[in-house]
Amino acid sequence: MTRESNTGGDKYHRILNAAVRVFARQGFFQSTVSQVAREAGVADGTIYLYFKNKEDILVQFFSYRARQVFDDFKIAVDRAESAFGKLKCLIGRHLATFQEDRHMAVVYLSEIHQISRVAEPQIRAMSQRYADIVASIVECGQQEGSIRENLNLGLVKRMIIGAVDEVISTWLHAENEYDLTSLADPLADLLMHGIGSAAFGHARR
Amino acid sequence: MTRESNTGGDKYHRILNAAVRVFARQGFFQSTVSQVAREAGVADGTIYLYFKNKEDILVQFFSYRARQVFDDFKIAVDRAESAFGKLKCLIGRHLATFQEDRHMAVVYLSEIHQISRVAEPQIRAMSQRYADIVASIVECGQQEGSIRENLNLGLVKRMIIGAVDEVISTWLHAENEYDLTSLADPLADLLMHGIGSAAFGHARR
Amino acid sequence: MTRESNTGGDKYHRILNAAVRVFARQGFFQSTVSQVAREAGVADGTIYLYFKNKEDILVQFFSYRARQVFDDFKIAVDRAESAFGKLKCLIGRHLATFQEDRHMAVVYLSEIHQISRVAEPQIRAMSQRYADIVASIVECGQQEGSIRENLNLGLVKRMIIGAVDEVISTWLHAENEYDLTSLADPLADLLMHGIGSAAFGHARR
Amino acid sequence: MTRESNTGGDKYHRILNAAVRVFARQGFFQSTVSQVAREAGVADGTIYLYFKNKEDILVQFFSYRARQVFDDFKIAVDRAESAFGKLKCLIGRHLATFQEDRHMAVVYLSEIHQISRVAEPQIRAMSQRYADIVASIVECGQQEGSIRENLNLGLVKRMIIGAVDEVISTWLHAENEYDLTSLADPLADLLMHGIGSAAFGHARR
DNA sequence: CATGAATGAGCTTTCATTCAT
DNA sequence: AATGAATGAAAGCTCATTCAT
Repeated sequence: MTRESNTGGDKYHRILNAAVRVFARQGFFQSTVSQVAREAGVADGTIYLYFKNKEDILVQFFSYRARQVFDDFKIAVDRAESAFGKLKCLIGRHLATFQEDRHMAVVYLSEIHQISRVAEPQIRAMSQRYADIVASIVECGQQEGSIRENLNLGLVKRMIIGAVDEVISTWLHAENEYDLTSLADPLADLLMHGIGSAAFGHARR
Repeated sequence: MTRESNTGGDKYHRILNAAVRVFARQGFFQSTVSQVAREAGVADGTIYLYFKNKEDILVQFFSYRARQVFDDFKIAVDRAESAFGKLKCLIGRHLATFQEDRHMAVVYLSEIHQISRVAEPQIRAMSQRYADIVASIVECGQQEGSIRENLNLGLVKRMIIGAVDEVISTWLHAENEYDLTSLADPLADLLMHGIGSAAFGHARR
Repeated sequence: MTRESNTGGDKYHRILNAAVRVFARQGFFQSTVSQVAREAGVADGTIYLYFKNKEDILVQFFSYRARQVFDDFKIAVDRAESAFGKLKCLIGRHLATFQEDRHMAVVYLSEIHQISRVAEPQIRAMSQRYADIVASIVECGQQEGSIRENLNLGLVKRMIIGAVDEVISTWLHAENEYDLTSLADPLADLLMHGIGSAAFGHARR
Repeated sequence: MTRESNTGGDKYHRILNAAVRVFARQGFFQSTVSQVAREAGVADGTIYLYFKNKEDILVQFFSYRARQVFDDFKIAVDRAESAFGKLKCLIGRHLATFQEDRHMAVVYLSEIHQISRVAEPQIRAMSQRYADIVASIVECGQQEGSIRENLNLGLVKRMIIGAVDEVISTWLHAENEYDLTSLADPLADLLMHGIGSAAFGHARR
């Protein structure tokens, strides 16, 4: 495919970005292909030169945009030395990216919680990628002694991504605007040390 | 007129339950009123004797079924004495309920993550109710000394519900069946004590 | 039919009057049987004990109410001696009756101008009755010398009823209320003497 | 975009004409959009490329076709010198036009006698235009002395249009075909001189 | 490549009519 | 006689997709 070449690539991205804006505004099913075309400034039929059908726009979005996002997470994590630092970097980057691209955040969050997910394979890949990042942080932490042994890695990953997604989701539905990134460190701290007090922390299995 | 009276109440619930099954199978927007009617064993027009329109079915579901669920959470929490016990009860009840009614779980999770939520008021009410429960647990824990002071309550609530929802979501999308409730205590432990090791737990702000 | 007996007759007329009110408000096709039932204070199914179907309500209306109206016209005409007096009585009674029962006026005017008239036979009968009244007035006038010979009776009848109906129609659609009966004599005068001046009146065939 | 351009304009008029035929045959409310589409030889959805909804077809009909008709009336009136001549021209043109386009006649007559008129503004405009034409004829006649002074202009207009509409209506509902235009001069004569005899014409208020 | 008019299947919703009570 | 819940055919309208230009 020659999507990157000349004007063709231009239009491919114009449509993709327009679609994300429209989907974020109204939801995927309540959006029409015509609306996407109008937002992108192209004819309805043009959409079908770049995408197989309406669903394919979503698939491409997950293959192209969301994938990029998760690549950035990896890079962010590598910037810190300690496990705790890496965790803060991961969450910070996660929140920052979604704050910077609210449209993507909306489309991402609504799609991954559907039961019949159009971009199932892409989502599974992203999920696995996130799990790998978490695993590497945990491993790092265990080596430096900051993270405890015998963790259920899958569960840890679910807790972290669930917490982060919920923080983003609440922010999206909030009536007033506020800064999302400022929640990164407090959240990382909570995930690292839990809500329990240190004095009671002994009773671990 | 009360919907519970005579055979009418019967039909109201038959339709509501049928709708949840259909919506869980295909998603709200991909489901048709005809499918709901067929699943409920009534004529298409009958739906409109009990519900204003298709969206109203979802609203009624959140007003009636989901509300009940959150009431049960409160009861479960009251059964334990300690904060940690309460947290385990909350999460245990949460996971058990959703495991018992998989259809509800699917519809609930997909709806609350939409941007234009049909049952917005009902969802906000439920969210607030959950926040109240978490707040009561935290307060209890702070009095007994098991939960630390100076917590961002809202953030704690988001972490907990986010983690639980993500655990449920993963279970729903899993290829193989497994027991959800067995994750309650491990998850409560993680939320309580974090992933950090006790030795490193001193370095708190 | 025992429509006049006991409560049955009561309900028949209640429904009929309610129907006319509803039809007048929204038009026959935009009205529902349920609305008529509600307006009459009966159950939907009750309508079908007194009327074959929705159309039959209109047919009954023309058989019963409108027929009565045209009987009154005949009586009114008989009260005057001269042809001109009779014409004024006819138009006066016509306008008065329709002003007194605005709902009937609306339903009557809209139905008679439809192409597929539900109450075609009844309307034809009324039309014939009106033609007979006009014919009797003309005959009377010709005997007393006040009305000219060689008139196209059918055309005269159409002119008169057309003019009267249009006056009523304009009144119905007017934004402000005004007295309709006060137009009776001026209109009768116009119909009797035309709009031409007396001086130019010679050139008659 | 102008509707006249290319093939689009063609389709716009094809649909409009088809609609008038269908509406004339069955009435507006008893006609379906599918029937109009079939009559026009287009797909159902195509209707909605040219018309906002079913009602809009009627509105367009009144804006475009009926307006044209009333423009022709004005031209016809200008062809005669005397008031009487103008009146005969007006009525002649009116009857001729409606005889030539029976479908339009049916739709026009039934719509203007509804209580909730879909094309209310258009109808009011046409009515006003007719009133203006009548007023100009009367003024002309008063200047030449052929029409009497002190006329209620509005009433005269209602008498004329009412009489003409009734003549058309009777013709539409007649069982046998006959020539409508031949009634123009007799009707004009009746409107001009009334039904009274010349001898009795003196007794005017 | 790009267009956008045209399609028609399929949706939600209404409502005249029936019938068990 | 009277009810009104239930029916299901049929309506208006939308929109993903195609294809001649």
